[in-house]
Amino acid sequence: MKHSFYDRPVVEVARDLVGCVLSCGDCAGVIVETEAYHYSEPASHAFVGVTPRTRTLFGRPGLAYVYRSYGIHACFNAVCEPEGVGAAVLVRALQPICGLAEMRARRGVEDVRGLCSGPGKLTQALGIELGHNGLDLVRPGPIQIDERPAAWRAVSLLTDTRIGITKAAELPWRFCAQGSRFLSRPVSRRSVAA
DNA sequence: CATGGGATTGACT
DNA sequence: GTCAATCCCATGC
Repeated sequence: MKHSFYDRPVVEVARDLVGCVLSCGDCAGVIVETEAYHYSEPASHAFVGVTPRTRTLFGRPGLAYVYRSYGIHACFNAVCEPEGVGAAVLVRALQPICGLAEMRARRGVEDVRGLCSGPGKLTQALGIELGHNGLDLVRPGPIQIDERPAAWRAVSLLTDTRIGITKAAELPWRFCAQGSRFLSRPVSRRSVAA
């Protein structure tokens, strides 16, 4: 994906990333669920400004922001908007397409639907770790995001409220591929076409 | 320097 | 449905 793809409003990028392919090494999956985070709202890590933790979030669009969640899991984001803004898209779920055996080995799970159906699960399945924080997704490297395969070009999206947050919980900044069986959680009845 | 709280998951009732 | 695991780091004294 090009630099300019990420240098746009984060909600637009979150929507457009659904259907794209996230790969790390020999493993890959179609992104079926994303969430947008922006410095202006308190659910975003960038809300507190530039700190050692959030430095990457304020970097160039197209950087990977990887952070540790609950002391246990790694979560993967793509930095968006112009450098210095502080915004990113959290990738929450994938439909696995390549490297299934490696994913199963890393996850210790057989069911395909259990491999990448959550932000902590997909990083474990793909081997994404904290050391990948700050990697440039736009340049050649272990982690890539590629445009939608033909079958996903016209994917229908649903928008919903974000999961697992207590602040700014009302914003409809979660985006899901309609009908996907690989989501981290089903969409709520309140979800609407995006 | 001490404290508290997660953008989660999996095991258990 | 409930709950513990586990650790980084932002905050406040």
